[in-house]
Amino acid sequence: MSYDAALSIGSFPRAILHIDGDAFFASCEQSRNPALRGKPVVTGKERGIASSMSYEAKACGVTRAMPLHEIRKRCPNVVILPSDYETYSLLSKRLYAIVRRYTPDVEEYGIDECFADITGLRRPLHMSYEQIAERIKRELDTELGFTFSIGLAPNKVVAKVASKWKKPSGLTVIPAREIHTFLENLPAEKIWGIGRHTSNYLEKLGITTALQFARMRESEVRARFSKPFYEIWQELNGRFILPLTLEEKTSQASIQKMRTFTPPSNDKKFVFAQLSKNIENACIKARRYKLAARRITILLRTSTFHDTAAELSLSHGSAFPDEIVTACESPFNSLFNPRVTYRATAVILTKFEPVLSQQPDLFGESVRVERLVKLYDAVDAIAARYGKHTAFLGSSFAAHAYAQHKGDRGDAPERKHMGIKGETKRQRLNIPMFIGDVS
DNA sequence: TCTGGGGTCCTAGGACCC
DNA sequence: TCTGGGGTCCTAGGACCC
Repeated sequence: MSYDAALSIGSFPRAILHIDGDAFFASCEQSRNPALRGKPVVTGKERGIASSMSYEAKACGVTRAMPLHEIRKRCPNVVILPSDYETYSLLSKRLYAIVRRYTPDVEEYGIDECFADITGLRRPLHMSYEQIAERIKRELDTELGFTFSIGLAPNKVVAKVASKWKKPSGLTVIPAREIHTFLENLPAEKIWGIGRHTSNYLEKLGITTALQFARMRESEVRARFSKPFYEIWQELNGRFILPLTLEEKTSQASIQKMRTFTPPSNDKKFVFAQLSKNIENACIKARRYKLAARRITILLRTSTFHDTAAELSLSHGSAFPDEIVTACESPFNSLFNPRVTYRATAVILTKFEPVLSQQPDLFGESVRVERLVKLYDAVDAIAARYGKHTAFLGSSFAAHAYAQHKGDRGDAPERKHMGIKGETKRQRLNIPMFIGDVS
């Protein structure tokens, strides 16, 4: 969209809400298990660091990404739980549904937050925008069993500022005329969309607060910054520029799987096994969405956090780890440097096509692909019954062994719902499946 | 913040064509 | 061999988000 078109959208005032769950994951756990209410609760056990902390835990000084041993030291009565994304997603859906009682114009921005456009609802509801926001908040708080913070403003960027203004359980209204008051002491990097890099650049220009940024001359902003920052600047000055994305996301542009291992390693077989396992995981997800990737990116991260990557294209879309692992062997070999130690590998699948449109060009190809389809239908069925990675590629063996040794429960939530728990059963069921030449 | 994992969007610049 | 101008498509990489 051109700038001019965007400006014309901003010609009438809007009432935009940003609704944000307070300590969402920890709150979900407290809501589900009332015995946890009032207690310090931390999620992220499976990662070894905090991903969400209840306000009671924050009061002990627990911060995001804090290691668990540190947390226990600061907060001896803390309850540490593994993340359960299924439950959080369900509560997330209920959040959206409650907001949709008022307007269909809801953007599901994240698992714990959304935007809503309530413009024009004052008359039909006989309430002010603030009263509507209050009512939504009350319904969320009571029906979900924990609190939300809401911002009401003329656009998304300012609504974000507003919802963060008072937490937890805040309701902050920022009318267009008062925006600058709220920006005065707000560091520029606190603005949604302004990250570390841009705030450093702003600092060089002598700009540290959001208000200083908002007061820059328009011509200077357009000359110095790219489009996203110009849009933010416009919204900080009260215009409505960024539309809500209402469409449900049905497909995705990429699937990425990354895993860190400690200590870093320069064992080529081991590192390749890590990559191979990531490829298996990425393919599982791709098959679940009925997608086949034509482009594969592999990435090695060194112990000094230096990333090297290689890309390859496939002649047809694939979601089969056999094919992809084989195709990745040679790029991996050229990427891998035995004098360097690595701490993580990743694979990124892109250029998706729907599985159905796969049209292998050769007859022999199609027979081979058909076998793979059947094989992975069986693998997915086994996974559905006994748990993910019950069967896996021989090339991934070292990585699976490592994960068991480390007690990596990265996939635990899914397994839990399948009635399989613990390591012993899993070990018993772990049948390495060596798939070499299937044709 | 001594650094986990999964995404999206934007832009510059090269390849290629007329 | 050098000279014009303009368009589209694609990719690499940066920046940011939760």
